[in-house]
Amino acid sequence: MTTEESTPIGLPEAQDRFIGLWGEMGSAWGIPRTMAEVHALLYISGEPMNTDDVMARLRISRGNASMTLRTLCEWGIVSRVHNRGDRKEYFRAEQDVWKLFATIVRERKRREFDPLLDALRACRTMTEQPSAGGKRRIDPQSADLEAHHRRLDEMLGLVRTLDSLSERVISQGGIGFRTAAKLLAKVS
Amino acid sequence: MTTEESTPIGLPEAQDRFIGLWGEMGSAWGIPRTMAEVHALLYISGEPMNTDDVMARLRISRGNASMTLRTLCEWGIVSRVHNRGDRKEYFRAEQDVWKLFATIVRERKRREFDPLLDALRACRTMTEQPSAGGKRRIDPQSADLEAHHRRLDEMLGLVRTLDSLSERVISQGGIGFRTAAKLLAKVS
DNA sequence: GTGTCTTTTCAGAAGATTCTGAAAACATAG
DNA sequence: CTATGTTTTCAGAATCTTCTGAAAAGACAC
Repeated sequence: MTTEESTPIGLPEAQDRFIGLWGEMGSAWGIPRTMAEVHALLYISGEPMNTDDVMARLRISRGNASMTLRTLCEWGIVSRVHNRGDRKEYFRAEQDVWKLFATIVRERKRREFDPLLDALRACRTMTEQPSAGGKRRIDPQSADLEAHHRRLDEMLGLVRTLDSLSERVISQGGIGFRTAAKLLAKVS
Repeated sequence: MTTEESTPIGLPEAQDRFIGLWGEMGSAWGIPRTMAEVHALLYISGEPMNTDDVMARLRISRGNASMTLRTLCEWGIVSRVHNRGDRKEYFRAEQDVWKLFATIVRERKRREFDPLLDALRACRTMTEQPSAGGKRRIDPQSADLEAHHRRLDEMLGLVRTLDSLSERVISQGGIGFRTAAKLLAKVS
């Protein structure tokens, strides 16, 4: 064992490890593993990479790399970079983790919470009695229906809370979240 | 159109709608659709059901129902109920949505955040120089390594915050969350 | 013990998701 | 315009996840 070996484990290996972890994490949360891995690679390497770099490093196909990078750009956590005198397109990951988190929350709120909220409200409306005139009818099944409505309302309350909570998180580009986290830490 | 049709859309249809929404939601968040659906059924119907009830209502196999119900019990959001004089086992979903949420957060923290945190720390350690004696060596690659460490540390900070945040959410069986949500709402 | 009812298990089937690769489209230079 | 380099697309392949169903195990009564 020579003393010349300065680093027992190299940087690329450590990067790979991180990429693997991030990929695992992603797939547990409903994000395609490769997409999380591409993001992790761009984040941990710090500098912009082009499609071929990504393909080579992660051993994925051109099509996959292209689609995945495009999706990451659409999410807003990766941006396209152009270099003068180079026709290739480069991609850089957002380096501020708080902004990253805020962006992810924003997207998931938009894609999942908001539609769910609408759908739940519609679901609630489905079974509401059309209150005909001033006549309040006593429905024999009203006990079940009432209980059903109560359950739906409780769930709506939870989802609404989460939705408005995420609103806070994403405001001011994530700065709000740092503050909120600190604030929460004080509540014992 | 007769006025005798008191409910334009019946309760079972509304339940199905809710079950569908919940299943959709689940699969977007990395939870098997059927598992979310079984939970939704138990929640929205309110009363305990046995395996055959669930199988019939959701048109799933016995094996699937058995495994799914077991997993839901392991998660702690469904509990087993026994009725005197009936050998069948019944299952009831937690009816307090805040407790439900707290339980889900607890499980995901335990299964995903905590291990991720450990792994990230290990990843950070991988590339740390074994500070040999008092001799501080100037590594030519130290700039890259430092940047790498900085990025890992930032990510660790984010994950650590989320982890301790979830700690707050799950404390006191979810009561902490209601309070926290209210508190957050005040921060504009 | 045997008989009956219920639950669990898991190998293979079915289904859903993700990935590849080659062709088409696009872009720029000359 | 053609030639060259780059990106996108998408049908089919590969892979991964989830589900089924039948057999085994378990539980209780008698």
